[in-house]
Amino acid sequence: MKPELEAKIAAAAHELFNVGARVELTRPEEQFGDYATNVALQLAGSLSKNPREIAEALTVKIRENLADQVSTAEVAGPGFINLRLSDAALRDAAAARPAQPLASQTFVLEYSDPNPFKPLHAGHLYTTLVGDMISRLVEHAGAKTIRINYGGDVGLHVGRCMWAIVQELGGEHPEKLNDIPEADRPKWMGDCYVKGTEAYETDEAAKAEIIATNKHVYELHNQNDHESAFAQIYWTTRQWSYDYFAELYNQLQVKPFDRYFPESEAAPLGLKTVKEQLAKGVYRESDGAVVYDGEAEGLHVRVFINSEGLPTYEAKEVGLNLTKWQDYHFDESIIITANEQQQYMQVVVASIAKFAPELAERMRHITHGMVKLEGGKKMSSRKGNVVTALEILAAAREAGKASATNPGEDTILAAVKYAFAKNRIGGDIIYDPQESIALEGNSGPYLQYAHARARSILAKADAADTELTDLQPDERSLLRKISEYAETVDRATAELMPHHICTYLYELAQTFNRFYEHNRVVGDERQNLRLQLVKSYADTLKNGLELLGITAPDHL
RNA sequence: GCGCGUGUAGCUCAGCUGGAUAGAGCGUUGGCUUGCGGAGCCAAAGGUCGCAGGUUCGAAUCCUACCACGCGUACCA
Repeated sequence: MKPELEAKIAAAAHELFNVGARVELTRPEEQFGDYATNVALQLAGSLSKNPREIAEALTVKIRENLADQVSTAEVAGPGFINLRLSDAALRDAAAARPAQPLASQTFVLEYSDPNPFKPLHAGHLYTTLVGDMISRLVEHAGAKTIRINYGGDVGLHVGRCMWAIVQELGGEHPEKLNDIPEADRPKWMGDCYVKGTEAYETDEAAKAEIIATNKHVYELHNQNDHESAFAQIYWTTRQWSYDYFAELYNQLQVKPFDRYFPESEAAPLGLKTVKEQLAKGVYRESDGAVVYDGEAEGLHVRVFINSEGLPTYEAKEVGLNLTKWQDYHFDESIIITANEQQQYMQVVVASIAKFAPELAERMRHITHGMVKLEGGKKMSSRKGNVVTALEILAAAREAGKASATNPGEDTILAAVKYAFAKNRIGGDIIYDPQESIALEGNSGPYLQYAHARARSILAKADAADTELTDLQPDERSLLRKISEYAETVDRATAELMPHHICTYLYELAQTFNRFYEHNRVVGDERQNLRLQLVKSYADTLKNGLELLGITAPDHL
């Protein structure tokens, strides 16, 4: 509907002034109309004419050419043209589905990326939910999606944790792992990670041992060792980490990952590639390490292979992305991480661009901020006071119990997901459990309630098929808001910004409540028409929430 | 120091590809109320859009400088 109108208005402008105009319809305040365009203001400069004169002429033309869709077209202010749709056109707009601009494309999306041997903190929860929402948007827009979860099962953090695990076990005694109850394992491993990290920073002897342990883990992978005592400890506790992740994803009801990609698998190809490209001059040696010098491009120097000969995250990232490219030949590869990783990713991409430009240009890095608790308290994974992902969920449940209603798990999840989703991706977000679970205000539970209430109206009467014509003002306002759905989703998809959907759904619910306050549905002489509006509203809410991975039950 | 990001109402945030009177929620104040799920609706108070310039018919939005905070700045990820 919108693109069609834009094209017709551009054609009208061309007819009148013989210029190519880029017409973009916006949604003005309702008092002004359904759509507005500032094309006359845009053209005023190049045509050397008064914008209002242009607008007047264009308005006459629009009334002629678009008579079947536009009921009124008026000039306002300095030269805006405000359009009001006919009831039929508004009905069509409300029925329009979001576009499928990514049809037949393949998107690889990498997100969540928890590291085995490290606790899942609140940031992982955020990145997991954001990734789930973005991948849903992309999928909804027609793309084939491949969800990838990449995690560091090798590297210094593993050395830290493994060192402490061996200490805790009093030596390489894998059998002693059986003594640790299943429920205590995540906490136990988290404690080991903290212990190893502290030792690394404060104890020189321990630091040397940890570096050796790290190397030992790489060797274990190279030799495919599953037998030695050290290897048994490693594989067992790595699995504990994966079990712990699976438990979280299960609780969150996010879409399953298509592939779990451990760093150990990316390392060999990364190492090999960096060495090959070292010979071709893409990388260079420096102090015994292999680096990419991004300074000429305004970036940093980053180490890809350290002086121990081990690949750093950068080299593994090279291996990972080459593998993605070889396996999927995607149209776009989206990587979602916290924004602290932005600059080193730029270096990685800059280096890849030197030997695989077709891959580099398809990579897109989306970064988000940190999760903080109310009061702006920061959380650090290096210290003991980590707020974990599961603790965030527990905080939401706790806030729910304290409230008058006793929300179910669906509502708890809606609360957390919506609280994260409604912020624009990029900046830090502050999570407030009470606010997220509240049934009033801009919250997930509020929208679930709004949906359930609409369904309960629909359950009271059957709606016969009626044309939505001769709409009364409140009815029309609701239909107008519903008609914004497809455009909103299109925008959220184009920008990969799910929060637009949140903003819209909340406005939609408010519009409905205003309608509902003053208009009887069941039992009214306009019952059929209004039931259809209510159904359309409820369906729109449900569709929008689903795009965010939030359920919309008929009853709460 | 350099790079990236953020700065909008008491709090939490939208708005940022330039447009009409800068919008929501929470909180505060006042009103509606035996309701088709009132978990709502109506209204009020609350803003130098970090500061200063610039571009433009028009700037929260673009540009420059500055201030504050965050992240990054070679062998962590």
